[in-house]
Amino acid sequence: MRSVEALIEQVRNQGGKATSQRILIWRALERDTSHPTAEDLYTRLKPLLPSLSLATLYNVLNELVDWGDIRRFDTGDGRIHFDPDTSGHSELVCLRCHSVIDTPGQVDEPTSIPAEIAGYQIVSHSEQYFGFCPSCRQELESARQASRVQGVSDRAAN
Amino acid sequence: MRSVEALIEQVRNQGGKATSQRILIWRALERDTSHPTAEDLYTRLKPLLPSLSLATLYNVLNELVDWGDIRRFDTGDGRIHFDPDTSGHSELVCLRCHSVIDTPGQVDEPTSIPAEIAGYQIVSHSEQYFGFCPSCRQELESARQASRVQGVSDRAAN
DNA sequence: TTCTTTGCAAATCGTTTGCAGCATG
DNA sequence: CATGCTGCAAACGATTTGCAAAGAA
Repeated sequence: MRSVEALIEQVRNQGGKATSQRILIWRALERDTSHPTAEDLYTRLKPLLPSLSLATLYNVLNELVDWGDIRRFDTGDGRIHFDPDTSGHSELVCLRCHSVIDTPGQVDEPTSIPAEIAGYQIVSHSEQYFGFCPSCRQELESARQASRVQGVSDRAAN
Repeated sequence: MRSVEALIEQVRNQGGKATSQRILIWRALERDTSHPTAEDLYTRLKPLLPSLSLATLYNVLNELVDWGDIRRFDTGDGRIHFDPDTSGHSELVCLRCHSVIDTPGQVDEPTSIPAEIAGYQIVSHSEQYFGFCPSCRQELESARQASRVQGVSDRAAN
């Protein structure tokens, strides 16, 4: 995830507003390695900003996902988990209790699955790259040009 | 995913039954690289077995996930996608249209994220290992021993 | 026959949405 | 002050569940 400062710039460049809710949520995500769900964050932040609503939290989280600043993933427990660490690490997910932890140390054998990591009995492996497919890239580019014609500021858009 | 034959053995060893529904679903998943949702499979299989219900499909899919034979993951579209290929490959997921494809060719740089793969503009990366955490392993082992005392067959219980 | 699994339909619950009021730029 | 964002509550929809009937072993 980018810094809070960079996110403020992002949102302003898009004609958006750096509200207290957004900033609170962004700060909460910085250095968060607990892979929280929306509920988890809500429970944690509600006392700090009692007027905060779950819907706003979802809005802000989804926005960060769209920007590629956080990543959503499924542990099998039926809720979406979020992770602000978007590069260079892997997770260990339990198929039974659905807990997640970051893989301690390094796992650098991309071609074979280790039978065990950090006491976990490993049964399957997954790797994903998130981004924009060729046709979406094209559509995003068209939209960007269209708004430029209208005179809307789009410097450093994404 | 293991072969249909191995799955039949698995289910029988657990005192379960190799029903036509299970076998149909297992066959459908063999060599499926389309990352289908439950609905996708339902649409595909309903004509082949008109009595099939979505609930049964979910039951069978969840069972395969618990066994580690298929993997569930989230593309951001709000449904769960399933993949019977549980090792040695990665996926490209579009943050905008939520499409998924298997990464063509090889991506063998685990420490840096490429800016582009197969025309996709990459913004984040994720890697997961699924299995059983130390405490769940222990509980599973206890359960296994308990059923052994009761005389229930548990040969080769995974 | 016995016991697991199925199919149906209803229930669940995480997430999204519509809209009036509020706060940011 | 213009507009984007929030908070509320209602809507949504994918997945799960309860139970009687069906069909493997």
